[in-house]
Formats: sequence, C-alpha cells, structure tokens
Amino acid sequence: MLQVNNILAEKEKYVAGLKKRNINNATALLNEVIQLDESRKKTQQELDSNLAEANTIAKQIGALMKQGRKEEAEQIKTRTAELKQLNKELADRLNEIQSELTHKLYNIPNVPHESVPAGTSADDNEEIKKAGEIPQLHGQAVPHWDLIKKYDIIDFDLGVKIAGAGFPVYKGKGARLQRALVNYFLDEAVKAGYAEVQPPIVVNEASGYGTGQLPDKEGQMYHVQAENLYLIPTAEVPITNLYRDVILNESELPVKNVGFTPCFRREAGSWGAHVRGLNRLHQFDKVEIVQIRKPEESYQALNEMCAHVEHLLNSLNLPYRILKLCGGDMGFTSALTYDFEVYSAAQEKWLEVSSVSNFETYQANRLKLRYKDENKKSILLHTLNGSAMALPRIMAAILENNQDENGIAIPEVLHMYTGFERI
RNA sequence: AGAGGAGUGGCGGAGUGGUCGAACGCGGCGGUCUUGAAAACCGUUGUACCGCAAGGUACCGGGGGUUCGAAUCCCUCCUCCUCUGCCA
Repeated sequence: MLQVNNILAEKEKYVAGLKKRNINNATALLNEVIQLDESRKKTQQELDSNLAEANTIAKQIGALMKQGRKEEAEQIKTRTAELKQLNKELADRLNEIQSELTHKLYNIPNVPHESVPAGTSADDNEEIKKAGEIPQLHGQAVPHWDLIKKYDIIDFDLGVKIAGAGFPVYKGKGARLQRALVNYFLDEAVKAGYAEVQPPIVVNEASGYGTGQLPDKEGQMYHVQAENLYLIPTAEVPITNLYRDVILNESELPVKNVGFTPCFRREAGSWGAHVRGLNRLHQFDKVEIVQIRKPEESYQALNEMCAHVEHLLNSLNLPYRILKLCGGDMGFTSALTYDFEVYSAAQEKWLEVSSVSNFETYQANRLKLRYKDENKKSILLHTLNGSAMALPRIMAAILENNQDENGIAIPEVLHMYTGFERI
C-alpha cells in the first residue's frame, strides 16, 4: 500500500499517477487519507499523554502502598478510574480510525511509473518490441486443442471427470514435455543466479494481504475454508511473503529467488467462447522469478528480468512481442509491467506467457520488508517478480508452431529434458 | 488426533504482580592496546508511532480479560517439543 508520508510530500504526483489508472476522484481520495491520518495522529497524541499520566499515577500508587499509605493510594485511584474509561474510548476510536485508514489504503492501487502510458484497456498497451519469425504452417495445420487429441498428450475430458473444466490431464509425451519445460526453466534461472525454492502452494490470509491479492482479488482465489487457507494464484505470493516482517542486511541483497509451483485461479467471470484448450485454465504450472532490490537498483533489475524471459523465448524459437502495460491494464500493485506474448500460429493469436513487474515499495510497505543502510536506517525495499514462464500457453505455441504433416518437432534445447525430439 | 511441557531482544537464557524494554552470557558495532591480528579491557547494541526537541507511547507468540499497575494471573487461538496413536 501507499505510504501516507509520501502522499503528503508529493500529492500532485500521486494524483496524476492515479489518473493514469482512470481514478478520477484521486484528489478527494487522497485527501480523505490525509485527513484520517491527521485524526489518527491527534487521537494517538491524546491517548499517549493520558497513558503517560496513568503510568505515573500507577507508580505513585505503588510507592504509597509500599509505605503503607493505603488511604492516599485509594484516593488517587479515582483519577485512574476516570482515565481508564477515557482511554478505553480513545483506544477504540484510534482503532477505528486506523482500520478505516488501512482499509482506504488497501483499496488504492499503486501509482504507475512515469513512463507508463495512459489508457483504459489492453488496446492501449504499448508494443515496445517484436521478435522472432512467425512460422508458415502447412495446409492441414490445426490449433493445439486438436493436436493434443490427435497425439493423445493432454486430456480435458479426463480432467473434467476427476475435477472439473479447466483441469487438464497431461499424458505420455505431453506430461514429459511439461516436466521438461519446468526443468529447463528452473535450470536457466539457477544459471542466471536465482536461488531455487519450493514453497507451499497454500497460503494464509496474512500472506494474501502481504502481496496484495487480498482484499483486491478475494474472489479469484480458491479458498480452503476449514483451514482458512488460499490456493496460490502464483508463486509470487509464497515466495515474496518469505520476506514478510524481515529486515535484511545490506550484504544479503539483492535477493533472487526462483520457484516452480502449480497455480490456481477461479477465473470467475472470465470464460467465454474465445477461451479454448490451454489458453485459460484453473490450474497451471509456472516458474516464477522474484527479486528484492534496493530502490535505486530496481528498474535495472526489471530490465534484467525481461532479458531473462527474452532469452527463454529466443531459445525456444517462439515469436514474441513485449508490451508495456498502460495504466488501465496494469495489476493493482504494480508500478510498471511488461507483458510477454508468444504467437500461437494455428489459432493466430498472441498469448500472454509472462508478466514482469516492479512493485516498488507497494508490497514492501505491507510486508514490512526493509533493509538497514550504512547509517542503520530502515529503508523499504522494492519487490519485483516475473513469470519465467507460464507453461500452458508456451506448450500451446510450441505444439502449434512446430507441427508438420508427420508430427510436432520439439525445440532443440528441450531434447535433453524430453528424451525425444518429436511427438 | 489424545496426554503433558514450552513460547522472552540476532542467538542462548534469567525474570512468576510495581522501580522490567527487560539481568547475565554469546554475537554485532565503536574504542584502548598491537607493526598487524588474536586475547584482554572500556563503551555501545530491538522495532514502530507521536514530537522541532526534550521526551512520551506501544510491543516479552497473536487476540481478549482481571488489576491503580501484567513478561508475570485468567480466557482463547497459533506454533514448537516429548510420549501415545495414525499415516505418505
């Protein structure tokens, strides 16, 4: 969430930033926050000085009791009774103000980086690069949902039988290809200096709030009611939350983690005729890279992460484009996001396979993730993450783009992982 | 899952109603000494909020309660350990 002190210091900048996200009452919104913070301070001052008085009296009573001056002690107690009542009210009011304030802040998205274009939808995203060659498919080429049936490598009906729509069963070479991609992505990340972690795939409420899925995306996560746990929508949640309530030493920076997990998304309301095959699932595999950086290094790190994703796409021979998301299409917590899309040649569509974001201090502020600088001052860190990469759409593109009359060619870098070169 | 025990500062570990943000040890940082280092000695060493500052307030697993006053007593939740049971 945003920091009130920064809002105070640079209000105009914040208003302008939020306007890019099409929040038109930004001024009013921020004023409310500022006002709440003021009354928070006032109330706390009052409470603190009352508490100080109560503490003093309590000490006096203690001293009097020791000397056996019971009557005098009893007399002073009338004042503490008053204070007690008063302080209870003040504390309640402070709590109320505080929760109203956090509630407000929870519902204000991050302020976009200055380079983020204005816009209202995906149509306004800025294409900043296009690379790779779009393959010419043979006359009988078909989309991946036909290919997976033809070669019996992914079975949606079986998934429906045991779970529901959007939970495919990978079989034979399909399963092996999936595993190959996971291993390849993990190995490449480790080569690039990321430390591998294997986190739980359920998280508690505090973690959901830490990275901003709660309360913003409450309805998009599967909820395990009996335990009050959420199935993770992305490894970002557990991996970033490893550093919740942590003060790092400067020498521990930068943090670079990579993790492979299944991801679960309810995708409530986002199904339609255009969603077929692997394009959108309730459960999918993803390798995620996460970095924690000093503020002054975070944009350099963002570029580094983008370069890593590009390297993966190039090595798999997939045509791709990079979009800089506009204010209207960016995630709630992000300051700057690049989306990577691959071209899936049979369905003739661009599919998002990676999203790389810098959250600046927005998550860190919720997470209380800081480091100590050389003056022993606590500084909020910047968090970043990116998919490297999401599997199903990569799979779709590989299958479609590499098909010929006799089968499907597997990209060369994967051969040592699959153990076969064709499907 | 049942029975018992325990959760204190970076770590170890005292403290069972007042003078405790918390003894002591280790570690860290600064200094003395040394050609340098080690040892020894001296000093220092949590986080957040409010305040120009002096200073104040809160925090001893989380939440609630008793009391003039709670690390200390009560309730509840969480976590860990031991034994028993079960299980991949």
